[in-house]
Amino acid sequence: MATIYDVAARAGVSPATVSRVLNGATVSPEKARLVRDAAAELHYTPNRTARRLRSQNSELIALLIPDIENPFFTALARGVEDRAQQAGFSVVLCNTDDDPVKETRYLDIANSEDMAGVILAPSATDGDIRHATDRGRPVVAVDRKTGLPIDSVLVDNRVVGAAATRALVEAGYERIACIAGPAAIEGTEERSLGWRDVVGSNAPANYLQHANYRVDGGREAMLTLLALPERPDAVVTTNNLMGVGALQVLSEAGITPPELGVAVIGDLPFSTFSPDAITQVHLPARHLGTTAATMLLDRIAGDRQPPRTVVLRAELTRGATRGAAR
Amino acid sequence: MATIYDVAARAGVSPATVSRVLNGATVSPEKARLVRDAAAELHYTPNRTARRLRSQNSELIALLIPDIENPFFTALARGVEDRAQQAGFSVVLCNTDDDPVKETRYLDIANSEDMAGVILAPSATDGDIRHATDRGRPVVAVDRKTGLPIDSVLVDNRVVGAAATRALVEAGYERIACIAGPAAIEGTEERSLGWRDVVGSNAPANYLQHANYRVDGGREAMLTLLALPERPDAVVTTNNLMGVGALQVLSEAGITPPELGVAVIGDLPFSTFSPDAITQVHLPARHLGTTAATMLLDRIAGDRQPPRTVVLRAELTRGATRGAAR
DNA sequence: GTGAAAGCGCTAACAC
DNA sequence: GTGTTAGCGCTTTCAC
Repeated sequence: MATIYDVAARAGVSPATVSRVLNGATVSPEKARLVRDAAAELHYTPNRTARRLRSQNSELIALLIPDIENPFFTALARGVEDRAQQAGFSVVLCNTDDDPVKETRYLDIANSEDMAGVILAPSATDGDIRHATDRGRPVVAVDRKTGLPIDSVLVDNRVVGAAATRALVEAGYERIACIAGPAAIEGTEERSLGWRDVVGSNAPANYLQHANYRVDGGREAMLTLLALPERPDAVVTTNNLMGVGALQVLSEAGITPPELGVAVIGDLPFSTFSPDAITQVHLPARHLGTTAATMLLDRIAGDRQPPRTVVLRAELTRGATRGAAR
Repeated sequence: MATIYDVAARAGVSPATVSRVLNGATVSPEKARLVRDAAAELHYTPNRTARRLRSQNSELIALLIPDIENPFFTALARGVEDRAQQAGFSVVLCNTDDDPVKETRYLDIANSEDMAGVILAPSATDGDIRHATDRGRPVVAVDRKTGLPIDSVLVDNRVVGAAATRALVEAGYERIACIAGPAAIEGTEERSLGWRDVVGSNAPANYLQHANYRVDGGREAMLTLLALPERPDAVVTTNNLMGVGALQVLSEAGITPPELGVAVIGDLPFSTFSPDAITQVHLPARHLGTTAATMLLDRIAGDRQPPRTVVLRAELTRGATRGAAR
């Protein structure tokens, strides 16, 4: 690998001048050309490691998400990447599995790699995030709240949960259950509170099922609901994958919406049928990503205003009404 | 941030000794303890940038995939990550969009970041891969062939294409079309050759449709096929997302397999119905990832044997036969 | 076994 | 506008 000294020697200038050319400082045109030619001839690529050691920062953004196999998060990642790319930053994707240990590890890595900033969908405790913020590294929370005074970009989960439930009520359903995610995850709690806001406190306790946030969780919960003595006539799932699981179970049981009402918070990924019968709350996944990236880039650029919270709107598409002809 | 000098001072030893303790060289037990205590008290985290600049390598693996929103590639990424994690390596995920320019850029970054190695699903030309291999950086190709003498882990695409097609023949279909990906992408070509092996050369030319590798590509191609004067009675799609698109169009047209036979190469992600009627070739996405990671880690560890090519098996699940009762 | 010192490739003062 | 020089934090000879 050619170094800056090789380029300097070939161009007949000092390494400092080469550095200046590369970083856009003022250099006389002819020397600049000399340097550029030499660099091209030697296929010179600046060593980012050395640059970073010296300048204590890099054009790297860490994005910590709980599940890379969930299309909601990959769409979000896409948003972050698009925005970062425009600004000349690269994105490092890290899978936390909602495991605070992994999350902490990646946060430490972000530090010891001198990354420019971190965007994360926080798993559980806030303590670990301090690993990053305490060292002055910009951190933006996305999709989930934290107790910390940092920038966040969110959806109003309670409103979303209520809207999904209300759509079912308006479609004529009366016994509406809720499949919620793990109680530990912020957001899922909020969404089921929204459901509660609409169904009221007299809904049976077992109409609220907690499950993991994946397809199998949705399956299990739906099976439980179907086995209930007073079976619900509709269900809200608080994320996309649990919605998939619930629909799978219904399909296997020969039940087709709107025979039983289904509202999904999130988009049904890659559905191979037209989900007209199903109410979907389309979460702005990609937009969450671009917004978070924009906020982070602002901070990296030196923005010092107090922490902001941006709440993005979700859009609802209504499913069929109860008992509608199919 | 505490440095190695701070730790050394606190422990009353030289920085060299601290480094030795951290890297497992032989140090007297008492000094080792002193160092460890000091490091803990100072919350010392080694600076990876400095370490890398000095030692010219890192515990970072770059994984270049064409589409982070395709579940096939995220499953593959999962495999890589699991294996890398075990070995103490971190994975940097990069989205190439099948764009050779982006691919080259990331390859350059892998170099200038002194990454330990690269795993990639190559987009188009081989020339760019040289950017990495020429500098002695280990590179493993996954899912797609290259013309270069490097490790690869693949599926036998021609065999897979033929198997999917043969399953449709055996299910009683006679006019089998093929929705193939972009001609430029290796693998897609192979899969359609496998289709050709089975349908023979007298299949109508317009039964082979090229489309982009995404859902909308599958939709377009399926629409074209349905509009054909001699409409096919079955279709093979050469990847998962195009399969989703094709099924969407069929569903909208009121056509349900096995009325028209469908074979998908890849898994139908998150299907909300039981896809019994559909033939699927289950590609070992995750296993491709773990295998590629294992090979790369071997190389990083100094393995110098000639380039290997590993071919993984795919498993086929048969759909319903033509005209089967539903 | 341990310390002193050089140096990885770059940037940023500081002189000129 | 340009060159000289120090130093980012670490690892690794080389002596002892």
